[in-house]
Amino acid sequence: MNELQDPAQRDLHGSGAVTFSMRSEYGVRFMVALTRMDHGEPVSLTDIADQEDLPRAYLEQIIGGLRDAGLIDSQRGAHGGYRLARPASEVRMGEVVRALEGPIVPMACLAAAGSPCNRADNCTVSQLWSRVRDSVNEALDSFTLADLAKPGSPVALSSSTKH
Amino acid sequence: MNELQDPAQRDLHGSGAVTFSMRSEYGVRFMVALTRMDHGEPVSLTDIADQEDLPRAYLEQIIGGLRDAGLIDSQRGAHGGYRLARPASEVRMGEVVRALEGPIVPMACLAAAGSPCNRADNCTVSQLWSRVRDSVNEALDSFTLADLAKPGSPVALSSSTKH
DNA sequence: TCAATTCCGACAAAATGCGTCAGAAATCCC
DNA sequence: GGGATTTCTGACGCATTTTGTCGGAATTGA
Repeated sequence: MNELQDPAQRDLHGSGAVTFSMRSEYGVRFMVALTRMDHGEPVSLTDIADQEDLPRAYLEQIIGGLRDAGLIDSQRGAHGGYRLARPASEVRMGEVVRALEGPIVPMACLAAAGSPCNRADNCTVSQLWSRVRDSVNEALDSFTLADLAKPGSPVALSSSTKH
Repeated sequence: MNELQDPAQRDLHGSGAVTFSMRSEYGVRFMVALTRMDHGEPVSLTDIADQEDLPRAYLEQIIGGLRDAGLIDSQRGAHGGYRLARPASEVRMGEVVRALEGPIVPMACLAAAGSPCNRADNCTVSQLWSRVRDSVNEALDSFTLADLAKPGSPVALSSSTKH
């Protein structure tokens, strides 16, 4: 069922800097699958979990963030399920990932909004992490949900220029 | 000694997506400090740990990666210590961070070099993570060690003058 | 009423991060 | 040679986070 994380990359001390967790992987795949399967009636979680082979109970828990962020609408009860709250072409993937993981903060240094590092004066290092943060957000926002939902065919960027 | 990670950002389920670990924070600060303190003779770990207020024993362990990557030279014994192996202006921060953390892999999906996701056909999602990976590497490589080592003076480059 | 479905909180196992510690090996100075 | 200094290495421990599972409550349609 889960043959991910097979130990095939013992590089240095572990596995390398894995930026995002399974939470994002599952949540993004959920959104893409929902986009593809949404034809008017709500799509049930079980259908999506089966389709994408994701752990249903865990997914249930993950999705809360997407609902709270207003990215999906839910309907309870028989024949209930989920729908996209907005057209897929108007949903940036940055919104999705941030709804799942919280704000992108490459280094704890940047977490406290006001003072970077409490070492403000000579801490030029925070500029490095700031730029990484901005880059990640830009990269994520350069995709829309619609970009990922159309199968095959390398994604033709809808908004971003290139890289 | 450690007043980092004060719980000041209870956004969603935890702390947000913290991309890099203390390992990188400490390692990068070590490199910057070394650059500033390197005046010919090797600089001892204790001097740098004191200067930057880093846990010495942990730093010792972290630095191994930098040495193995050929970024610093070490000399053992009395009056030993570390030196930069190359001029600071020729060291990209991407090299430093990758030496510390291993390869930048935003999602486990991309770890196994050959097949993305073992779901190759309809997995357009991997394109998202690929672009994030490339963006992070580019952002890191856009700084040299020399950029960060010169104090004060915001680094001359584009688009980082917010808030 | 019954079945389907989302919603919610508690729980648990495993992985990871962060750091300490003790000691071995190398090097310099007297 | 001997002692002081310093890097190097592996083992260990603790706390937190991640990755789920489970049971049941609330809601809705038939």
